[in-house]
Amino acid sequence: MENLHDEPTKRRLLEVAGRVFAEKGFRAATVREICLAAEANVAAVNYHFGDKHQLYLEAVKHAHRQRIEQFPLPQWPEGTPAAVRLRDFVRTFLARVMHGEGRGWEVQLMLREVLNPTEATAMLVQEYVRPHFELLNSILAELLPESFPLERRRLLAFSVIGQCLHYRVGRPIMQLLLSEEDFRRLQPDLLADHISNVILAALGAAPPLAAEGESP
Amino acid sequence: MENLHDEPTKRRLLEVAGRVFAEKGFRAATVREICLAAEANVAAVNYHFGDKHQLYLEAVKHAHRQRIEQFPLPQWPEGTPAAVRLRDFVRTFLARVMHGEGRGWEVQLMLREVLNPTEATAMLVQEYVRPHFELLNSILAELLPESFPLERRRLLAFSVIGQCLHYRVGRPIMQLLLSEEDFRRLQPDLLADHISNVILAALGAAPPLAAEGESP
DNA sequence: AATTGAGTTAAACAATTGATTGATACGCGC
DNA sequence: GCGCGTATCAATCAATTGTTTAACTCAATT
Repeated sequence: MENLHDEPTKRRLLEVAGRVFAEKGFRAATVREICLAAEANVAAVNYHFGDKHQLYLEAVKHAHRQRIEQFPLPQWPEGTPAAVRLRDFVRTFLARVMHGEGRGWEVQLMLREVLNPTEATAMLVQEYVRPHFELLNSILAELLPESFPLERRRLLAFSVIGQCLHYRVGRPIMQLLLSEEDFRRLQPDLLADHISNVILAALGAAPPLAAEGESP
Repeated sequence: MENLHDEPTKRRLLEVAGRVFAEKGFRAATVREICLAAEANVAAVNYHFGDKHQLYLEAVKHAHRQRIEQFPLPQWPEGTPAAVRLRDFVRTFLARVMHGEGRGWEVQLMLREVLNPTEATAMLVQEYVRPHFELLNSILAELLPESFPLERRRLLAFSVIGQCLHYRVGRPIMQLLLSEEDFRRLQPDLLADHISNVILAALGAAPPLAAEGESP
């Protein structure tokens, strides 16, 4: 009969809880609201997850894993230039962060975790952030001389991440700041090119942005 | 309506409310907790501000105004080079955003507003974000050729803001990512120089970062 | 057929919350 | 003193919240 109930209640709760927690935060979200949206009984949360907080942790894990699978990094053939891999990295990261106006709740859930760290934050860093951060650093290392200090290379990595994340964190601000037309133009691919160009130009691996009419 | 002598409690309430709202968010913060910390009666909030939500709006305004006064932009003498003004802008913005581990609650309050826009957000953009965004754009315009498209110039402005904000938004992540020693090294002045250098190098107004032993 | 046990349900619980009330004290001009 | 408005207080209200409980369903197992 009801298609929704073909999926086990526990899974439905996880999905719905992720969305609601992302939208309203842990405290503001009520188990009643979640259970209503998941078409489950109010007691379902406590039965399947113990309590509200445990449901939250599971929802964060669930969302995070789902997002990685959704936008995997490309497999680079041996010898792919570092500049290309940087572009791909930025493109993938931006896609993960920006894709889906309504379906991007996974990212918002993680952003909440960042702004208000809980137990889940450390897991998120260890499992998700650190590997990507080190990959980005290894790419940058190939674009920089051996003598370039590790400390400054890390700052460059932060410059990449910071620019990317800003299009998610600052999105509501941009929407109020720009005309509807200009705001709509901020598409992931365009922004990925821009960010890559800024970094590559800053490194000297591409011509400066200010240079205009120069072509080979 | 309100006498000048009944300021103390109302002012105390504003200060404390800002801190608590920043720390726990609107919903999780309780008027009881705020009043207790402000050494005021539970009814004080409703008496002075009408209700909890109104107190929140006033607290946001208060925090935002206080932060601008605390770190004003320098007065540039006529003819100050655009590169210098860009550096100053980044430095000031970073200081506003990063300064004070425990006293930076004003920024956290605004970040919450960004992640979860309410009525106060539009006011914040109109009164605070837009003027600074246009100032930054005018500085960048001087560093770019006339023909440089406005759209791409705005992206550059976002690159500046994004890098700066990341050291506030991503701070908890960085603390988990870096060693305690490396994390402590992330001081505003150092970061301001880095960000300015990245942007100026990308524009061609400064030598590329990868260039090492080059000096005039 | 009887039993078991996981899953679901409605009802209720205790605690917390924002908001209201009525009383009281204080300061002021008259 | 008297009247009047402001501010604070303890007590309380009505609503919401997370959680618990006990009864019920139903398919698989014995």
